[in-house]
Amino acid sequence: MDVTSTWTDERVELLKKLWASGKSASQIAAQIGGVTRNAVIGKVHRLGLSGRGKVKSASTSRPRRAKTEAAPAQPRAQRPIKVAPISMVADAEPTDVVLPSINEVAIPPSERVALVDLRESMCRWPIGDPMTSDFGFCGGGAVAGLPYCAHHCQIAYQPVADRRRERRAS
DNA sequence: CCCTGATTCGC
DNA sequence: GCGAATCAGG
Repeated sequence: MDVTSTWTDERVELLKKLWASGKSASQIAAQIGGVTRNAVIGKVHRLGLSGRGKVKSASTSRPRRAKTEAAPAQPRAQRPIKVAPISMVADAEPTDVVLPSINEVAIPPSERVALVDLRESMCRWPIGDPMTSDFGFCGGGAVAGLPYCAHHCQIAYQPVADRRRERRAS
């Protein structure tokens, strides 16, 4: 089950959306989950939408570095963090409760909608495990331009709750 | 010091 | 194709 280890359409969609929204790679990675900012950036490059024309460092010459693999460099740990936000349906995050109305309360099975019954204007918020029979979607009225309903949008597109800090975008 | 994106390279 | 490592700049 590599649902959380592969770039699916939905993930790429979200990636594109967030990237186009001006979000930083780290933030996108943090939201999508399971991927580091490097993965996000790498995917972005592969998709061909690298410099969206918003990055200031455009004239930074990068004369590739000589990858001289010979010396036994000490193993360094940068970001071993890897979390799957898919589980945040039942658990927000170890951060802190900022939104008062996003307290997930487990959508009743009768509310869930099967993939075949999903419409374009319906919330495509996944509930349960994709490989389990109880898997379904929210099915609520999706916000225009977004794949989720207003309720799940708050969860999916979490605000700048604990994100490091408002970085300068100079 | 922190983070940003960009590129290269190994798997 | 994917992601870590690395670089270079702000």
